[in-house]
Amino acid sequence: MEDLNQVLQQRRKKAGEMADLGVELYPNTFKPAHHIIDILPQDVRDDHELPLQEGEKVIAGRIIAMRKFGKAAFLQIQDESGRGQVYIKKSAVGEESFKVFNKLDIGDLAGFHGTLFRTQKGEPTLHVSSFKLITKSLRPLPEKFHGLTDVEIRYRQRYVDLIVNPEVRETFRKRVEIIRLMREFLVSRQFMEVETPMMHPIAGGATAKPFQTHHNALDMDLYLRVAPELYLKRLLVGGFERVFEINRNFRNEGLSTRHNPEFTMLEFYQAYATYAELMDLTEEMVTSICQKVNGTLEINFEEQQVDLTAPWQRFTMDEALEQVGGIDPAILADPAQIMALATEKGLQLEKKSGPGKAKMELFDLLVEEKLINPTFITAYPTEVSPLARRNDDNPDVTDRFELFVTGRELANGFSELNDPVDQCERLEKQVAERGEDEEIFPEVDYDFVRALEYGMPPAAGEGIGIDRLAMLLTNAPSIRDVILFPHMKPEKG
RNA sequence: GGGCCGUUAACUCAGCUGGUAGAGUAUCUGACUUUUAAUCAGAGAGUCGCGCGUUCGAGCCGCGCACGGCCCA
Repeated sequence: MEDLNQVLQQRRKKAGEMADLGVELYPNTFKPAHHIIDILPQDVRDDHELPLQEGEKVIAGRIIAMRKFGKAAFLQIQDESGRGQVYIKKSAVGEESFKVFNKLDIGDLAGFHGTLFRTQKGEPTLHVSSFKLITKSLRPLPEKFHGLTDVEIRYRQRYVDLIVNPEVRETFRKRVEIIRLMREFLVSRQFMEVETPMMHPIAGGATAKPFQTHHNALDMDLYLRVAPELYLKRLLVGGFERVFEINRNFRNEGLSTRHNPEFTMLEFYQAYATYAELMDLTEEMVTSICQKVNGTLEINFEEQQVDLTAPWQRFTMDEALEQVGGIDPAILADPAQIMALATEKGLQLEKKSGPGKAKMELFDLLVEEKLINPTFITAYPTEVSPLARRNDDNPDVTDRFELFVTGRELANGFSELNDPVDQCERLEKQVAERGEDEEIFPEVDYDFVRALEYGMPPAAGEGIGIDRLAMLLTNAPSIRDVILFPHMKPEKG
């Protein structure tokens, strides 16, 4: 505490002086009766003719600016609803009280009683009759004009970011609203929200590096889930026909503007539905959410203009490679030529990879980033879709789609494979072909196979990345802008 | 993991060819009873991310490390 800088020392000194004046620094007795937005709303502020509400008003909030004039002062107060102005003068609150007022700092939480009036410039203002310190702040807020812009501090000390950057609060309100609307949409369609384990004995449901942990009493290793898929499907076996889960997945991989080690996914499964129906559902869900959250389906995402108006473009994988990627259809039809093309493009394919994997790599390279407006890609190679149902007419591809917007994958869905024998073979094949990456722990979930043996109804399921959807709808360039407390390395090494 | 960039007062940023630290805001003191980034006068405030090196001398040059950003894998 000896090395506190000057500003922090001043704050502590003032706090002590207030205590000496008999002021309680952290009381919990003040009850605000109004939100600032309700008594000082924007339309009243804009129209100087509109009448103000009568009677005594009681607000509480953080002091974010002070303009003092000796015997009077204007304060800018911020509560959850917004910002508003209060006016305090010595003659109105009394000498003793004004002494306390002069010890208040920017950043303190305080409560105010008063009545509304308009200043000479027309700004609606609370004329304070009495006030009370609610919480003393011992740290100064960032400078008022530029605010807090250092992204490292913004992420590490999100609380400060939220105090001083209103648009950040707005982004997270939108995120919460997106999730609320998503729930509402699914519940209204008779989906049931469920919770499945976050700790898995087998890291299944997706190919990703898991976080490992250990249960001491049971002396067993566990993995934080990389996907809830295999548990949600068990529920279909159990007889729940429409289930969804909105929760965190964990992947022990690199960080980027699009990846956080823990991220939020919606996964949902609908019995007797096909992937084609889920594409329709996705269109309807995302457009309705966007319309409600943003009031429009036009999005400016970074430099790009995106139009979410349905229907969305649909391509098969081969169509996309041909029409967007510019690959000759004759090459696409010939596995050997596809492999050769991938090599020619400099793609590093593992020995066991086949033409399906090669197509995926070519898609990532040549097509993905060009899909700006929402686009469904269908007919994914069976080779890269271990949990998806084969197409009835062409067993080399699956009844699967992925949704791309602004060059990013937003959703992945498919008609579910419910043939236990086929499923078991594919999982075993997948395990057999892995092994080069020691950070992936390949194991077949035989209990899942057993569940399928009891019979899972035909179904379709889908996952939607909530963080990426929130990025799209709030025009956030980094996933860290839509996660309240993104992962950071420790401050001191 | 690789490349590039950044880290200077609480915040936002300057800092020349290497010569020993600057501004605005915030803070403190004084003036001021309708301000709007209030104004006016004055003052204090720094481990220049950390370490090592080069040099008579390093915020600045070199090497290493930490954290962060962007791009790539």
